[in-house]
Amino acid sequence: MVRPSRSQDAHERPTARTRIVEAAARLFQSQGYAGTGLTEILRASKAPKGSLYHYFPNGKRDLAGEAARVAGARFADTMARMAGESASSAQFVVQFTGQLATWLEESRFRQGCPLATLALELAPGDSEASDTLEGVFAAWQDALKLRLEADGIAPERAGRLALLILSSIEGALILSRTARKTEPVLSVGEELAALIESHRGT
Amino acid sequence: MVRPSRSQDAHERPTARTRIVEAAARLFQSQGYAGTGLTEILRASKAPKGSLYHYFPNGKRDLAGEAARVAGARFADTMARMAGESASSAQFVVQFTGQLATWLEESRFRQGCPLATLALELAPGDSEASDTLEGVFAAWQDALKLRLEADGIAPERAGRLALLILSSIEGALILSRTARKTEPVLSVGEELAALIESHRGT
DNA sequence: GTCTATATAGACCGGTCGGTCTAATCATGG
DNA sequence: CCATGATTAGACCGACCGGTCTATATAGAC
Repeated sequence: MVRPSRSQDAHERPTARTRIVEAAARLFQSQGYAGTGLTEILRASKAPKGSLYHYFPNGKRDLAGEAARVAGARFADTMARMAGESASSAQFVVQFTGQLATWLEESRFRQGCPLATLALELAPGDSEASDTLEGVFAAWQDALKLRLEADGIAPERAGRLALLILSSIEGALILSRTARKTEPVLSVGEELAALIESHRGT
Repeated sequence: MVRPSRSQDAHERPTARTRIVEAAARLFQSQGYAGTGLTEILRASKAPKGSLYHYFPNGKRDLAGEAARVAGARFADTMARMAGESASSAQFVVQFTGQLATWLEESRFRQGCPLATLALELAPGDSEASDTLEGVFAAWQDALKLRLEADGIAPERAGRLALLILSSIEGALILSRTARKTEPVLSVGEELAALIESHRGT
């Protein structure tokens, strides 16, 4: 049936499925859904077209959903790790936006939010994809909310604050990419930190 | 030479150029750049392909630039009008996000920010388009900054606040579109208003 | 009128799109 | 060692892509 769990062995090459999903996530992130052809994904992942339709019988749409889930989970892991290591919510936001700025520069401003392009192109026309993306965004917001609550901020307030933080970071990533400068995302990070500080224990 | 200025006569049908740009702006906004074909734009604008390449010899890219300029200017006009009519920056932000929520619902969440999709798909690969988009974003931010300064907020602070407001509204539009709910953009509007109030006269 | 530049009209092009299909190969359990 | 299903491999398909080109209509200048 399914390939046994050897797929994670250290010395083994990732399976074709993994390579396809990784390449798709990266390419969708930088070029968008419609702007990325299956041929390009296959070339980047060194996989044949047969494998793609073996693992994703419904083709490009299913692949986009899986890519969004994987990339979203990885993003969430990074957030959770940094949230755990930081001394306060405010410090966390500054560190996180700093990390985003680094990633922007490393990719020469080609890679922003891993989900934003997919969200704009697929929602709300593709309701299944929208549900997936909505779930990932909600998970991110929840991670932020938990971190704020750990600083003593009341749940209701933390939820609204988390939404503001997530929204402003998403928007700042767009502005930074467009301007090819890290300043927007860094400035927003600092402003958010100041805002959080003013909410300590409320 | 150029068609005389009859093009604005009230009883006259808009020129093919205008129709093409309007249709392109609308379609790019909802489906993205790569996801919108020239044939679709031509069908929507009832214009022949010859006209498109007559007005935009460099084709789709030039058309996207012009569509972004036109849509961006219209957005800026709306902001300026609402800013002038509002009693305070905070009230303005609430009214503006309310208007955005209405537009989202009217389009059944298909039309968010007129520039976001173009920005994510074209920047930073197309530096000319990036420059255009960056200019429009900067104009929006400046309109916000001016409104904040009119409330007595210091220029440096107003600039950073304007960036935060613009970013968070951009991000909230993505989240609202994905979730097919107006709640994110409305909630962000209220949070921003509260934030602005806390800055009165600083 | 005639001349000239603008604008309309759409057939046509090579290339790429997402998707289908058949055949070969591989790995594993009996 | 064979049987079986998972996987790889890529030729192939019709549709559509952005872009080019030639021919025609239209309108203002003189």
